[in-house]
Amino acid sequence: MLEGRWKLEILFHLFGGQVRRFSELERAIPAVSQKMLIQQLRQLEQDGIVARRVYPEVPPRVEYWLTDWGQSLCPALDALLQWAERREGRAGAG
Amino acid sequence: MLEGRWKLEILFHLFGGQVRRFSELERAIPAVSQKMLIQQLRQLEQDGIVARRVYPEVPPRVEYWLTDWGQSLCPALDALLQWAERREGRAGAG
DNA sequence: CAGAATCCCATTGGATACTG
DNA sequence: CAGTATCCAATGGGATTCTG
Repeated sequence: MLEGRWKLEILFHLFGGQVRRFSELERAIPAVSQKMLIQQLRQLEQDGIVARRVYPEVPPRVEYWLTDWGQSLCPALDALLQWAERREGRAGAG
Repeated sequence: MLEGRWKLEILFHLFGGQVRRFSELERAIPAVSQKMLIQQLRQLEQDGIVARRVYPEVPPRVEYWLTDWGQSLCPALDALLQWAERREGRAGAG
């Protein structure tokens, strides 16, 4: 469910209740293509992890944020992050 | 680093200091093919997460277990697992 | 038993162009 | 701005065969 090259990175930008527009996420993750950003957002939305709201404006404006359930992922991913960071001290050891 | 369809499942079978032979892992994860099991084990080994020992016997015998660093992943993955389990109570809600 | 080697298909993901 | 559509390359992964 969390597989996909960009999902974790997207989630990190939404933790803490942050609300982000599509273009903000695009800038925040320069390496991702439009297609992939959309695709991964759609999947996260379908899995009930992120929420999406479209404003009927011109120019269009769409916002993304984490659902409560999505927010509840934070501690687990944070633990993963800390584990990954502890790798720095032993990079190349493997 | 943990991507790959079988890595997490492999890790779960090695947590707690369990030592497993190749064939034991194969039986423990019936859906995995030989090729993938080898490949994912090799990657985990290269990343310093699992260790491998070959016994110079006939028939051959190879054992796998988690390195200390690999073991340190347990709390983080456990947190993820608990998050995933809490999904059961809301299946289909998304 | 524990792999290596090969073939093949499905999915992922990137680049580009187009749209309301 | 926030997508959609299309084409293309790379990767992931399964089935099968072979080996010491």
